[in-house]
Amino acid sequence: LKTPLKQAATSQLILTERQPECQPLTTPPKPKETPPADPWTPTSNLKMLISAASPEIRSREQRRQLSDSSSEVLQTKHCLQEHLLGDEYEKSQPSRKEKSLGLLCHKFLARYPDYPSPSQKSYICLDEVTEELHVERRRIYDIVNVLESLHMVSRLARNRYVWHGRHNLPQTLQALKKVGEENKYIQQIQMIKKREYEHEFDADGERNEEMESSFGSSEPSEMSFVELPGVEFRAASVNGRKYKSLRVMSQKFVMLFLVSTPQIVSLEVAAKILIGEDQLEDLDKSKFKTKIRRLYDIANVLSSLKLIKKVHVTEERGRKPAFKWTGPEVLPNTQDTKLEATSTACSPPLSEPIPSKEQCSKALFPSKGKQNFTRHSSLIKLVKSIENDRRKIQSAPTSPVKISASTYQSLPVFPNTIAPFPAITKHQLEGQSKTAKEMQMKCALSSPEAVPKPEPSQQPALSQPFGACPVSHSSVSPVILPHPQSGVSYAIYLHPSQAHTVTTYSPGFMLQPLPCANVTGIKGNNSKVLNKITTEEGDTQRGPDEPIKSLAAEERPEMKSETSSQRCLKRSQALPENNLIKRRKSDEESLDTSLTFFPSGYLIPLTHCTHGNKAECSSKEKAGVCSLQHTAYSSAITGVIPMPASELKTVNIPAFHITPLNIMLSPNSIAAAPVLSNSCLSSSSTSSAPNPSSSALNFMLQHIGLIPAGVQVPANPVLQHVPVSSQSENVSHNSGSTSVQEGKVKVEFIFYSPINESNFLFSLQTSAPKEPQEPQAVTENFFRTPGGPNTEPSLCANSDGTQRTSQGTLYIPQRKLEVSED
DNA sequence: ACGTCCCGCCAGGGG
DNA sequence: CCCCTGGCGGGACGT
Repeated sequence: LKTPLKQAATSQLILTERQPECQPLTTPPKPKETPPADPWTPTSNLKMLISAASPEIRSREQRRQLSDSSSEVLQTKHCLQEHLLGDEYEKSQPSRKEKSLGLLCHKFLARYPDYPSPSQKSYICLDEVTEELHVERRRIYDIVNVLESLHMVSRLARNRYVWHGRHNLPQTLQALKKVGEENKYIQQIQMIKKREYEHEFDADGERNEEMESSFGSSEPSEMSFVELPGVEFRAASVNGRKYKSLRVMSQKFVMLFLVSTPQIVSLEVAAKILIGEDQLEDLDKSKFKTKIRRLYDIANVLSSLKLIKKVHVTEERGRKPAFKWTGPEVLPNTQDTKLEATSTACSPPLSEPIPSKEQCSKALFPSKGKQNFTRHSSLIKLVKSIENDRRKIQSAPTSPVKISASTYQSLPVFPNTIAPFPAITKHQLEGQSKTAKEMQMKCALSSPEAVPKPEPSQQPALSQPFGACPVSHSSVSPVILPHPQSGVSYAIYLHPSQAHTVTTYSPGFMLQPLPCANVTGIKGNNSKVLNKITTEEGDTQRGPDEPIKSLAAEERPEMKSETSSQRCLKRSQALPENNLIKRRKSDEESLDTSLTFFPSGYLIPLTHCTHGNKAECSSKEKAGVCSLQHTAYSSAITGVIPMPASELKTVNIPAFHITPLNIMLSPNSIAAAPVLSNSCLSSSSTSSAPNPSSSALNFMLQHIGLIPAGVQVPANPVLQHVPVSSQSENVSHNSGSTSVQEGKVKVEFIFYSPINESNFLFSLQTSAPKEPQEPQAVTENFFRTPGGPNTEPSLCANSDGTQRTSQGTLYIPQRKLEVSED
């Protein structure tokens, strides 16, 4: 069947010509009715009315306009009807735009108050609505479904809904944000972007197939509808989570906004993520198209709600449609803690219609059940994602990945389906969460800037185009501002597997998992991309990625039989590439066996506490942050820290404390990175090898790929020159710097990670006794971006408030992202 | 030509 | 069984 045809060709002309003589309003000539169907009824006034409104007017307070101009429009309509004859009639039919879902939605919304008084509930009768708005029922469903996803309405029964207005919006958004974070959407987005690059530079889809297949495996997930306590789906049976696609989709779409920074989401990315989520694999074109279509539907009503607006992001690829969040900022969920045990009591009420009371709803919001559940869910997903990684790495038929259907089965967010969760893991999570929260708060206190601004698009950083070579502009180097009170530098180590880690369980906070910040992991896949990016034209130096691939393939079989110790040994000798793979493998293993919580990155401070009382330092550290230590520690041992056994020994891990540290990044990128800190090296590293710091440093440099595996950076006292390999495969551009002062050595690197399209800075520093003041100066000099647009200083994070930890802001400039309104 | 997205068929399921 | 719901995708419209 075809959409009723319409001779638009001439209508344009006629319209423009006629308009002058028509009423003040640019109403398109009103048709009488040629098409047999859809006769005009008295109730079509509204419709006409809207149609009549000029675009500008429309875009404004429609509601008022509606009532005001209605009579006027009515006249217009009649007038037109009289004057037009069949032919012209037809041509003047309300244009497509005038029938848009967005407009319809406006009309719909105009019928109800944004904030209905709690006392008098307004009900929605679909029949009435359809009649009054004169639209097909079908359309109303589209609107209502989206509204439902925001809990602005909820269904009572057939044909019947309750109107909540925007009362629930804050909670809903908060919830959605949280779930979004737990779904690791940020990573998924990064992943997609990364893949985009790979495609882009993939000469000619030589291996597109391959990539395609590996792509879809992003995140099989269930169709879960995020509910709010008190706003659950009533009408019992309606809960059969079957017809919720649009709702769910809408929610997820919103999540994407809430989770990403800046809050701009392109349709393409959204579609891909949403597809990747349910239907694993099969990234077929039509499905994509359909998804996009739906997304438009949703976007339209979200736009009407003024939650988003359309923009265009311009990448080197071209202009892409996208939407920008214009809704309210979602505040941190300050009461995220009370999600205690009761893993059993996880079947909360979706039963009783909690006596509305908005307050009630609010108070209940951080419901345990849901919390627990989502955590669980996210962990499972974590595992899944790791699985996926493995698949990607071992992308050969030789290693068929067996995915138990049950594992991948739906994990609805409904509280009543929560599965029991291992107590230990849970505790760990609790600790983690709490700690993170604490730090978060301090963070927020000390630097308000850390909080993403409402209008990210206004940021200068955005307007700083990086062109093809993102990092080569010194003016946009990442910035790390040292913590005022401490001069300790930290090295940031990011591990591939950690890219997929969910580090934050208090989504209320701005903390987010470090976005796909795997440094080493990009080696194989992205070198090419990098080259392309930096080279810009011609001269596509072959990336080392073929070799790596084959290597990976060969490696596969043996990995399986290896013991972990063997692996460790090998690791220390193997090439970085090997390490990469094995590391991943071992990481996976550790995950497989236990749902250990993994941090997304590590900061490795290479100096002591700078200022005085170490006692206090360490004690505080223990008291404040150690709730997590065990967790993280074990993680590290089990493989998150890909350190060969030998090195582990050398570095004297036991002397290390692992504490979480939040690094607040600019609004463009926020991360939480636990810290591996040797709290008081001097006192503890008695038995260890010569210089732990140098070991660590070497380890890191190698790992990062800044120096070859074999090479060792000379240890103390003087680190003259670090062999910074500028052709390093995984670093498109980096600047290195070393400084020596009084036995203190500091090495700093800035490199660019194509994965998250951002710069990172590494700062390594060997132990430096009592000399707190100097380092600061150095650090600052190095890091400060001279008047750069995005030098806006801010942030840092210290969990225990001591000065033990240095803090800084990592500015990750957004690359080549231009947003243009419309 | 491509971005938008309206339109309405029709399956599934509730009452 | 009727009718409400809502997935879905053709193809029209807009630029």
